[in-house]
Amino acid sequence: MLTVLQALSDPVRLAIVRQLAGCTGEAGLMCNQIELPVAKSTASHHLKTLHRAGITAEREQGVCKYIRLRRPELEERFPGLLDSVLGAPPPPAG
Amino acid sequence: MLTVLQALSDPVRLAIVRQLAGCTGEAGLMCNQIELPVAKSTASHHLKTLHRAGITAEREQGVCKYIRLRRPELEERFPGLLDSVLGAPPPPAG
DNA sequence: GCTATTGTTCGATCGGAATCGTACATATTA
DNA sequence: TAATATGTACGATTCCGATCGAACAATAGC
Repeated sequence: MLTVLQALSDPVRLAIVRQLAGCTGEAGLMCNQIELPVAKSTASHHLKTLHRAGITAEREQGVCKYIRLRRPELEERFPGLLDSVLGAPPPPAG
Repeated sequence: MLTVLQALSDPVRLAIVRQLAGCTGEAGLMCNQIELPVAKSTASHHLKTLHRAGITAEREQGVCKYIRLRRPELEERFPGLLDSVLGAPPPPAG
């Protein structure tokens, strides 16, 4: 639980999760489709954090990488958490 | 949202929230009833963090202080969040 | 094979948060 | 008033994480 909360409690990672949640496709998003205000290496760091927390799944596809939310697994481990986080209004700056 | 997640993503503060949630009384707990593995000043810092995040309410009572969870307000702002966090099993160390 | 693209890894830096001890303010009690 | 108890404020330290640039590995296309 602590790991998941720590992973979600960063603005960049929360932005990643929101973008992934807004993607309707099953496969998720490619890394370069996720818009982030940080350098490439920093984005990689955040994606790794989300992955290790069990929040995302990654699938290699050639030189690219697909990322998606692990919704069912999260729902089983922490019922209601993701919906609650996503239901909250995003930062007003948006 | 981010503020609340950041407040909850610390082991000491999560322990505080769990103890407050386990208290059946309406008034909450007194500060000295909350068992924490940190110094007094550190505990005060964490309680302030929870308070500023809107997670707890404080009521002065003489030299002591009662602390309680703001369950209804949290439920309104972030439906399901607190239950989800509290529903997750506490750290195995107990 | 060479080059461009994509993402990771590494080292360094920086800021903020967690922690502590001490000093302080307030309230209770002798 | 003096002494004790409780919580806060402050300064200092320490530690962790976010950030970046550069170097690297792997893939696709020429």
